[in-house]
Amino acid sequence: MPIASLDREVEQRLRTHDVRYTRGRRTVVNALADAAGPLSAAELHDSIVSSVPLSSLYRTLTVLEEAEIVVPHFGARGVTRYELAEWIKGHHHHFVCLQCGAVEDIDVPADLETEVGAAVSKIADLASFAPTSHVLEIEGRCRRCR
Amino acid sequence: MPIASLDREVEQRLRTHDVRYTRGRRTVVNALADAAGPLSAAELHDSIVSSVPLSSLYRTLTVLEEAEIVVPHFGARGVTRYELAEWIKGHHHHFVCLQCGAVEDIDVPADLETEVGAAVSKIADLASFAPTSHVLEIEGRCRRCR
DNA sequence: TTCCTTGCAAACGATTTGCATTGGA
DNA sequence: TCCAATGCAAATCGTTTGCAAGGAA
Repeated sequence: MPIASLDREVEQRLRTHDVRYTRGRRTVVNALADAAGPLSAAELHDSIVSSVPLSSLYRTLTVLEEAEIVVPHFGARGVTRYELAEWIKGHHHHFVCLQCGAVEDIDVPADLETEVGAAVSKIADLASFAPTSHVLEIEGRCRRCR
Repeated sequence: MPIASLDREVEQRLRTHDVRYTRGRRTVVNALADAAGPLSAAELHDSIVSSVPLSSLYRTLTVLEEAEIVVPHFGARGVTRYELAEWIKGHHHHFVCLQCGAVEDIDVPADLETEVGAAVSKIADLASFAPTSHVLEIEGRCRRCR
């Protein structure tokens, strides 16, 4: 999604939550739109939006999560990372580096995703769960750690 | 795996790491063997091995992880849970309650697991990763939260 | 003006660590 | 005996919150 229309959609969605789409929030949303994978507050702070103090970053991420603009990711020890919600960036999966903990997005072609989805529903049926979503993480070593 | 042979295997494995299989460590391993899903240090402390102080529990879990007897699970906000490694309890997946964060094991029949594995390899190929494993989490509401 | 938002510092919860003591081979 | 293991308290790390100041409608 181009930044312009992303910003428009996000602003609209935030308005229904009675929150403003301020400069700091824009910066975070745009940083996440550019990212190759979920980012933690510290990662956002260190490399991207260091002008915004950590505490504000956390508050921003909380607001964005409540408005369902971002979703949290807990796949690595001790840190919560955030990425844009699926309605913005589409359904995808993650590659997690077992060595350094980095997380990278993987876009899965529709036919493969159908396979995954079919397996998930069958599994959920067997366990009598009503699944609302699924998370598939592929673990290994990232390029840098190899 | 029956507790007796589990204990024997764990003891043996710990010996190769030059660590003892003490009472406290036995208690944790047996608690995890009985659990319906991964448990955090706090959960172990509160409901199962409250005689063991938290700091020792953390140390025990670290030792067991280094010996690859337990593996960590990061699927819920802010807590690390542990479960017995796959060579002990077999490959399985998790159901994660989006409401309360509880995590429950799901055993997947071999044919379904084959489907999942096949999809994972295809996805990893496309992204040119060498996967060492995969994690599939099915999200929804648990029985208690429904 | 009226709230929402921000920055800073203090508070918090999960986890780790230093140090003296205990315990097992 | 000797070194690993434990318990307690203090320290650390990621995250949250109180409060006063700043900013947009």
